[in-house]
Amino acid sequence: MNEQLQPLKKPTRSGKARTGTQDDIVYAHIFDAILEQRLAPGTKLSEEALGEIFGVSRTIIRRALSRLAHEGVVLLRPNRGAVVASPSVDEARQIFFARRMVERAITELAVQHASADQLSELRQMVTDEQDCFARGDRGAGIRLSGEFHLKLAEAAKNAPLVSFQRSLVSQTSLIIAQYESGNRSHCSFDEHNELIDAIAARDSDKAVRLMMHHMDHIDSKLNLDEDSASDDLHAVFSHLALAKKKPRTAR
Amino acid sequence: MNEQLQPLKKPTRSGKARTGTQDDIVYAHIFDAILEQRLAPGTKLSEEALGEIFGVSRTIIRRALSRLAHEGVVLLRPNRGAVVASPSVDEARQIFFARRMVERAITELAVQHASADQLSELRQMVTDEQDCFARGDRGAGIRLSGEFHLKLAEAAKNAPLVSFQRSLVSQTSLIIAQYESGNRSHCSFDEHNELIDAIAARDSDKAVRLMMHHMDHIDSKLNLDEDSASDDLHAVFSHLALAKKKPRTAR
DNA sequence: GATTATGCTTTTGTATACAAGAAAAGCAAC
DNA sequence: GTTGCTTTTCTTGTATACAAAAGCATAATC
Repeated sequence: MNEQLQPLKKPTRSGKARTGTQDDIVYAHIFDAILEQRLAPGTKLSEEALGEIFGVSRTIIRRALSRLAHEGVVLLRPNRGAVVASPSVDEARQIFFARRMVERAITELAVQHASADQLSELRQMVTDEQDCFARGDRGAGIRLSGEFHLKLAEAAKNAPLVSFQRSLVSQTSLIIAQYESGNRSHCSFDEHNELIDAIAARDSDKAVRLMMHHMDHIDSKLNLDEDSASDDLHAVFSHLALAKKKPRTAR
Repeated sequence: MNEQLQPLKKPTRSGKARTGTQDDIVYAHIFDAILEQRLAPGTKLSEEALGEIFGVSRTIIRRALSRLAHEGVVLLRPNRGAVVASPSVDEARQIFFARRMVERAITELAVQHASADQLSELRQMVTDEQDCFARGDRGAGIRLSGEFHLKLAEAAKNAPLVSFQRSLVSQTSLIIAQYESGNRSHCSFDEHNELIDAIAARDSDKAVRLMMHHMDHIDSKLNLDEDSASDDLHAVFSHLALAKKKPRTAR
């Protein structure tokens, strides 16, 4: 199953190092770059530039962008190219609403279906996540804490939910990256560990309660409500740059 | 905004007649063909053949198939082409579980957010659906009743839910087409009408109750539980037809 | 001096050509 | 007659070339 990767691309770095096809690689790289905030919301993603960077043709880039667009982390504007998505406050609220709903269902299902192997995988992920934050690698930490929730979805053994969760988690990471409230550690790994305990104990009520608290904590760390103005302006400006209104800012 | 369509393609027939780009057209046509059971589950979807049929290049076909695959109505096997998805009984159960969850949320949100315009659009859709079944156009009926649920999702004003619902409804239509229990009318439009009434009256509890009953009725019409064996075999056989190795069980 | 028109450049959309992989058919050996 | 391997053919994966659209700048006119 080992593919030919010698031409010019290494598979991918940390987490999911298993990918065969080229567009998976490109997809994963761009995905991680966005989630780790190395690509800011609103950034233009030129097909040719990306193709040159990754050493592949625009065909591959286009497929990767298409997948990213379907997950909501990239906005694909017809005839105008792709940009890194910059969710508005309202979009963020919609995403969080959907996530609460999905996480509740996933937690209940995981309590029923999670295997011992999956539980230990989850514990390992929390450890990794902890390491990242300890190392100060905030971006990777955000990404890993998202992957934790995705792994949990897999333990729920419901394919459509996994797929939806992937999209929601990606966008959530984008939102966290965008609306960070600064100081606090981001996805408290303690809560993740407690959650695993409750699931391992097959205590559905407790697990769901913990998950809901976890969700509360996540969006309490965002300034969606009070501080929303400033970040909303940021999103607005990224659009104004394209609108080119008055001759004010001539650039 | 009227595009050039004279080459060889008309936009699309009934419902969503508004599409500009070519791959949207191809997408919609294949989508409808699958949902109306003109394409049976397991059917191979050759890129070249489709390209010839629609008079476009494989590039367009590939994009359309990619979208369909992401929605779950088409299965994209690496290096082996695309086939119409044939959900197993277990997959069907997962989809129905997810749908119950989503429909409940959508109903609650629609009670809060549905506008008068949207409600009358919904009523119109029920009428159309009724016409289809009256005409004996079962395929179009299934599709329209799916579109009703999608429209309801739009009234809920939550973009991620709409997207997820689109995927779930598509796959549900596929399941209904595959596991039809024969005689009964398929998505009872009476239930749809009652549901609209409850939403219009902003009676959340009643609307949710009706929706859940509606879901019950839908899957009570399928032989997922008792008769599952036969239909499961059907799914298996459609794979065996392609496998054609030994007379044993190929997979 | 400002505004609009027009061509130029850049970027995306589409088609096609070529390469690689997989299924299928044919051939040989047991 | 069946089984295994080789070759052939067909389909998909990828790159590239061309066409069209959008953005940008300059210039011309009011």
